[in-house]
This record gives sequence, C-alpha cells and structure tokens, in this order.
Amino acid sequence: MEKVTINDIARLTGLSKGTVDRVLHNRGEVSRKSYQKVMDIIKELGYEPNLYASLLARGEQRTIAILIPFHETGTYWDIAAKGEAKAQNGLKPLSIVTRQFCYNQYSAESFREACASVLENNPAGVVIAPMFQYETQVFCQELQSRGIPYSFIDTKLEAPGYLSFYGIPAYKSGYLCAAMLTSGEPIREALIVRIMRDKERQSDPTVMRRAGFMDYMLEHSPGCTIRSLFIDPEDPAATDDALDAFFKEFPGVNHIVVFNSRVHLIVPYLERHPANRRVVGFDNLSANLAALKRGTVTALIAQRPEEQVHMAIQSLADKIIFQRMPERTDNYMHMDILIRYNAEDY
Amino acid sequence: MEKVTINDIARLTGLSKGTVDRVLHNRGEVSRKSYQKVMDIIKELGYEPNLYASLLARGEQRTIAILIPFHETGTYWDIAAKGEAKAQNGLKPLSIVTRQFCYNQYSAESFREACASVLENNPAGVVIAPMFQYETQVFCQELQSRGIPYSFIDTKLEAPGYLSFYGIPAYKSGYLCAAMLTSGEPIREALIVRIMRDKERQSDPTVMRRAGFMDYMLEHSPGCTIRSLFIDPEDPAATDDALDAFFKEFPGVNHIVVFNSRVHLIVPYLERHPANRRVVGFDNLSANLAALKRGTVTALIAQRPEEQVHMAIQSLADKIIFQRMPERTDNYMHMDILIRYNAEDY
DNA sequence: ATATTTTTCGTGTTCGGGCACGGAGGCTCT
DNA sequence: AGAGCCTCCGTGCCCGAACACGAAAAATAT
Repeated sequence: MEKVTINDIARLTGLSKGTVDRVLHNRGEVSRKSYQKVMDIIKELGYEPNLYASLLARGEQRTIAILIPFHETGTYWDIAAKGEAKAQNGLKPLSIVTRQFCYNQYSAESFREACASVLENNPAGVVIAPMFQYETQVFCQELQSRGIPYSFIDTKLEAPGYLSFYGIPAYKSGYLCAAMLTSGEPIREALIVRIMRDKERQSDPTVMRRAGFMDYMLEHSPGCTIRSLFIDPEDPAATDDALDAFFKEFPGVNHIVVFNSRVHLIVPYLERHPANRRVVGFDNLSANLAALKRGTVTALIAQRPEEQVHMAIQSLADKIIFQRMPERTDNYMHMDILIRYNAEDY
Repeated sequence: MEKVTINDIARLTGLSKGTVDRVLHNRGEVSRKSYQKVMDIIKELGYEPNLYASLLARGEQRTIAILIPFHETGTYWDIAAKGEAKAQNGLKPLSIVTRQFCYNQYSAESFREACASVLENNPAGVVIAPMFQYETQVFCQELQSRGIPYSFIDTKLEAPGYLSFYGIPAYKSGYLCAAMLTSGEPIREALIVRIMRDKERQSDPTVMRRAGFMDYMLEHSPGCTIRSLFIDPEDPAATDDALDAFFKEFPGVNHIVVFNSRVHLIVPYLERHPANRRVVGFDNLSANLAALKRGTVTALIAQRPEEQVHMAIQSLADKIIFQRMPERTDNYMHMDILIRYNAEDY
C-alpha cells in the first residue's frame, strides 16, 4: 500500500533518480541496459508518478481554447459560453485556464483568423464548435500534427483523431420535434419556418433535423402537407410581412416548427395574431423560455450547451493532466423536452 | 500576472513564511498586528495558495461519505450511485476519495448503524439521502458539532447548516406529471397506483407530488374522478389481483399515474391487458425506459440522480479544498420529460 | 533585577519530481 | 599519448506549502 516514488526506483535499480527521470520521460541519454532495468522495476512495483509533485515542479499553466461563434447575451452561444465558467471552477486549482476565441459564424475568413489566433497561443487543448467543414479540417490537421488534443461540440465532423464529441443527435431531435408537434395524432398541414441568413449554407444540424422531422411525418402523419417559409433574422419588418402573406394564403395552418434556436423571432407576430396553434422550436434561450411560459410556444427541444462545453473541456483537461491514451468518444447527450410546466427550474 | 506565493507575502510583510502560514491556517500564535498585516497584503495581492504544493506537502487523502439506501442494479439508487463514479474522476487528482455507506430504507435502525459507521471513518464531508426525519436530524447535529460539512440529495430536511441540497421540486413534479397525463385536455377518470410497502410511512416527495398532481387536476380538469390503489411491491401475484379487481370495477379508467419509480411493476399486467391508455410514472430506471420504448408507458418524469450525487459531492469537495465560507444553496434541478422518442440517449 | 513563563516568530526540513550542470568513462583522431 | 568528443549518469537545487523545533521577545513572577 505504500506509495512508490522515483527515489525507491532509483534505489532498487542502483541508479540515480536523474536517470530514472530520463527513462520516465524518454529523454534519452540512457543505456539500453539501464533503461530495461528501470522499466522492469517500474512495472513490477506499479509505479505511478505523483501528480502534485510533477505539476508543482513543472509549474506553468496550460490553457484550453474554446472556439465558438461570437455571441450576444441571450443567444445560443452565449448560453454555451456559460459552460466555460462552470468548467473554470474545477480547473483553476489544476492550473488549467480556458479562453474563448470567437469567430463570425457567417465568415470562413473570420474562422480562419480565429484558428490562427488559437495556434499563436499554443493551447494545451481546443474545443471546437465547427461551422465550416473544410476550414475546420485544415485546422484539425494542424492541431493533430502539433499533438494538441481537440474536441467537438454541437456538430461532429470527420476529422483525424478528435478526442471527443458532445452534442445531441440531430436527426433524432427532428424526429422528436415532430412527435411533440403532432402530440401523436396525425395532422393535415404544417409549416416549417426557416430563420436563417443564408439559404445556401444551412448548418448541418438544421438539415438533419429536418430530415428526422420529415421521416416522422411520413411514418405517423403521411397525408400532411408541409410548407416552408424563409425569413431573414436581420429584418424584423420583413418577418411580419412574410408571415402575413403566408397566413393569408394558408389560414388553416396551425402547426409550426422552427429547427434552430430562433423561434422567438416569430413570437411577436404570433402573439399579435392569436390562434390555437402548436409551435415547437429548439433551445432554451431566455426569449424562447418566456414565450413558452406565456403559452405561445408549445414545446422546446433543448440541448444543454453549457454541459456540452463543460464536458468537452473536462475531457480535454483529463487528457492533459493524466496524459491518458487518446480514446475517442462520441457522447450524444439527452434531448430535453421543455413545456411550460417544467421550464421554470431550467 | 505573476503568481504570488507565500514567500512573497513573507517578504512584503517583513515576516517569515512560518508566520504567514500560521495566519493562513488560523493556527494562532500570531500577534494581532502581524495577523492584520498579513491579511492586508493577502487581500491586496489576491494571494491564492498553490494547491499542488499544498497537497503534496500534506499528503493524506480525504474521504467523502455517501449515505444512501441499499440498491440492486437497475433501481433508482443504483443510478444515483453512478454519480459517485463520475465525481471520483475529477476528485482523484485532488486526493479526495468517496465511499458509499448504505442502509435499509425501511429500517431506522439500519440507518443509525450506517451513520455510526460513517462517523467512525471520520469523513471530510457527507452526502445524505435522508429517509428518516428524526434520525437524520440527530446525525446532522453530530456532524455539525464535529465541523463536518454535509449535503442533502433527493429530499430536503430541516437541519442546521447543511451545505447544499440537490433535487427536483416535488410539488411541481406532481403538477407536471398531471399535465403530461392529460396532455392538456380535461379527463374524466384517473387512477393513482401507490406501490409502496408501508402506507403509513410514505416518503415526503411522494406526498408532495400527489399534492401537485391534485392541484393541477383541480385547476385544469375539475370534474375528474381520481381513484387510488395500493400495491405491495414485494408481492407480484397480489399486484395482478388488485389490478384485475380494480379494472373489473372501473373499466373506463385509462389514465394511470405512479408517483415513485416503480411504474414498471404494473407494466406486465398492462401489457397482458392491452388498451389505449396514458400511463405516467417517475424516474429513468431501465425497466421504466424499456416500457416507455414499447409504448406501455406514455411518459416518465425523470430527475437525474447521478447528477444530484455528482453535484453534491462536488459542492463538498469545493468546501473541503478551498475552505470557502459555508454558503447554503438549494439547487432545484430540472425535471426531464421522457417519451419514447427522446429516451434512447438517456 | 533576575528568573520563569508565555507569546510570538524564524529556520530548516520534507513532500516527489523536473531539470540544469557537470563529471566520469570510453571512443576516435591526430 | 594527448586532445577532443560522445555517451551515460549522478548531484543538487528548485517548485510552494506544511509543520516541527527551538529561539527571541514580551509578559509575568520572585
């Protein structure tokens, strides 16, 4: 039960702790014979270095970079950023620090700059919320070659050797969304409102959600006519016009779904034109929660972005501290269903 | 940006690090004047002790005791116990160890023994899932007087100076449960199945849930007749008989609710007598989840017992490491709604 | 004023490992 | 053989805090 130290090993091998240390860190300058002797004893005694002593002696603090889109308060990525604070707490005593690097989610150029900035800071690990497939892969190559571990949140990308992924399964979330919208009964018409700036570059999760949604409807509500409407999030006036035009043409539609976090943008219109609707959206932005509590929004499918960030950071920290072997894990997280009666303590 | 160490403080105060150390640990033998001088400088420089150095020098490991009911695999407390493992991970590098002490949830005597056993081990903190009001209070008195911090999970008790509480709001969970059972529409009849060994000693959360349930029904479904049925969890044969008798007498009842985690015990009967029912229960036991996926159970209200344990442990660990001032917090956690489409990744 | 106690403080060692430095021994080359 | 060079290894200090021990300073007693 006694802890075995580097000195014990030195004594037992008849070498000095300097030599043992060189062996432990593969720092060379050790004869084949001594190397073997040390390795044997280490294995025999099951030596494990004392983390505290090691970190104390080393002394520097490592930083984990968080690469996410710019975010104003109350938006999705703002919530995600709160996970950083949570993680900070537990990490500070381990001299691990986190730092955000934000990019414009509509500009690949800005993403590239953020990546460069991350590299300059020589981080010990990186958490990435990827929006640009190609650029992200290039970046990951670089991280890989520098031996910097990294994890994805939100969206998973094919990249060589990421450490972990935390997010919800996009396809299934669309499926679930449909189940909540219809509450099990077949419906006749539904409207998908797509609130996004760039029709061409829809985010991966949004597309997958729609696919899941469609499949549920095909299976459980086959006769349903599904329409869709594009809305520019930057232009509130146009929003009203678009909705107005739509409901003039199709007054019978009272099932509405939005596949990203921006359902709150159509809430003012809906409240100005009350009706008995079912409205389902995503994510627990405070604006969405408020609409949920007022009853304008029927249900929200929420992920826990703070948790995702927190866990991703944690997994990197583990890797950094313990230098455990890389062990890729995909952690699909739970999809929360929020209705007005369980939204309060969220 | 430089790290300030105990030596810096010693130098700046003109005292020695020994004295500074005495101040830091309130170990006395320091003159009023020196004490002040040190405290001032500490505040001014924002000194934070180096955890590594501290732990290295100290060397021993502290243990946090977890006091929960005995649990077979797949039961509620078994899930809770998994939170311990999660917490362990982050705590190991801090030389904090956790250890379970289990008691028979139907025997106050067994609880008392478990408490004694906890005390013998002289823990640095205790997480308590309280089932016996009086005995728990006695125990907490003792912990208090020994200066051992403790936290509650699941059920909150009035006790002097607990550090934190993690659980879901029981009343609201009953309210939510009713909303899920009725899916918003008024209903005519409902059945509460009470699966418990001892009618006299119903657990606090169960009673509160029923109250919340009743209030929802009064408000949203006032004409509803609510019946109830007692079932002994230890006697499967009697379960069938009881349900048989009930449905013979009241064949029209197709809304069923169970306020504890044991809805799975009536699932076999329900599946042998299929009907178009809505069934709502609590907690994500694997048996419950399976019934949910098969469609026998409509919805589950789940808490996250692992998280509760995890967080409670974490809060104690923070207290132990940083010796922060006691700061009581009640953390009501989110109530998860599970239906068949979001149960998979749970 | 001297002796004795108490209060207050400084010194020095320890924890386990990282790492710089330099020394001993063997090798090759003139 | 002496100079110059690797290869391999040991010594010793450092990281920042905990704590034992004993000494100086202050307070009290004789």
